[in-house]
Amino acid sequence: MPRLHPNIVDANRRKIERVALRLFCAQGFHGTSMREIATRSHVSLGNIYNYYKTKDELFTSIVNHYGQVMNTQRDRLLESIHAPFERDEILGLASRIRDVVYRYGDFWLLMYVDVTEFRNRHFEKFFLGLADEFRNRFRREFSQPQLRRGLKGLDPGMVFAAMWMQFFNYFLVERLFRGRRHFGMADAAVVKGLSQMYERVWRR
Amino acid sequence: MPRLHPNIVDANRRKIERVALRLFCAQGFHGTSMREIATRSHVSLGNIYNYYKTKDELFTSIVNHYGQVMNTQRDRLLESIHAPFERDEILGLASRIRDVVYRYGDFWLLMYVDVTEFRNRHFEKFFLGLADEFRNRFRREFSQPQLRRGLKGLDPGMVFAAMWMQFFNYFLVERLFRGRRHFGMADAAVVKGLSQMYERVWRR
DNA sequence: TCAACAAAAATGAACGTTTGTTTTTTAATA
DNA sequence: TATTAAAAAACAAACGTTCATTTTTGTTGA
Repeated sequence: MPRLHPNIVDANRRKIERVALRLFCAQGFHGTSMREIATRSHVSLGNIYNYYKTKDELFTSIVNHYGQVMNTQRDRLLESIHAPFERDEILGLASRIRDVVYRYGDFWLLMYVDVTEFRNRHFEKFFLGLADEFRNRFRREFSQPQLRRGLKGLDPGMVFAAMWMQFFNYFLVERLFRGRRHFGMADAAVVKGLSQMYERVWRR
Repeated sequence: MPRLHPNIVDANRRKIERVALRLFCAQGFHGTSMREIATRSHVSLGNIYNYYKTKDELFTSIVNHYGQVMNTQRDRLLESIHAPFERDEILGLASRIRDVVYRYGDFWLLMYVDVTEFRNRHFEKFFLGLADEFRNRFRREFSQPQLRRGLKGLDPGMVFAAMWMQFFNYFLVERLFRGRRHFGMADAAVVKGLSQMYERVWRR
């Protein structure tokens, strides 16, 4: 009984999803036709329906697949941090976030597609409990006496979340909104400045 | 020669655009049909084309109209600030940004629609020169000796832009991404914490 | 070793809707 | 009644999906 080798099935799905992701991000879900996905991925229109029951299922599959990739990236990023409030590590955090935003820019665009065409149905989970995960992961680092003294009552989890979101948002605006230099200075200067700023919140 | 009174024409346009804005935000540009806009605004399909040549023109008209409203809001917001780095004014800034995000949430969603379906064609201008406008408007405030001493070389324009974007981004995530309490604490606590943080950047 | 076979995969035409827009018809008004 | 506004009907194109058909492919029997 002839059956496609699982590796080939996976490869075909990846090929379709890669093309579909690009198109969904550039022209939205409803603005992208199955015909265009078929043509550009060199898979016949009918055959796509052997891999996905509906267009919605194709979208969901992309979100889930890339969602796993992004979770892995986030974990790796967090694991590389050992002193979350030292200037050098803040610089490193910024640089890694920049990488993630620029390398996986399409994924973040897909998030906007989800917000505007699906009321954030698929992506809601990505924001839930973000700060709490920070607090959990850096419990030890956040409770160091020197840091707590410097923060003078400021919640370290909140400060870290602020830092994290700030860098993400900065690069997302630069990348996705073409807000070239929206801080009025080069990326490197912004990163340097913000790193100084966040270090100064607790250290003088 | 009977001709509609300009006020009535304007009222009709507003009626159409209000409905279209809501629909574009909830299901995207391509996901919204002219028929649905017609039905919900109680204007016949054919008649909409007496007001707008094409669907694209309707979209553009909405962006321009609400863009003016948002620019006015931003100007009023900035005019209310006299000491940009005092804790009380930072709290006020946060509260006003919150208002703008919650009252005009649809407008920001439209920005995401524009990014994902028009490559940010209509909204690009909204980010250009943002920080430079801050620097211009607060030239006097930013050059106060006490502040400059406290900032120790940090660019006040950058710090203010960071603050501005931070509050906007925080409330946008809360409002549009349903990231309920994504900092792991209530809005009021976040605002209080961030205000303390930004004051502490320059004042001890 | 290799044609014959059966099952799966791939294809593209076809289907019924829905789309944006245009054209035609009707209603309203100075 | 002349002119515009509003409504309704009509149009071609495009949509997501289905389906009949062809091609491919691993196995089998000689």
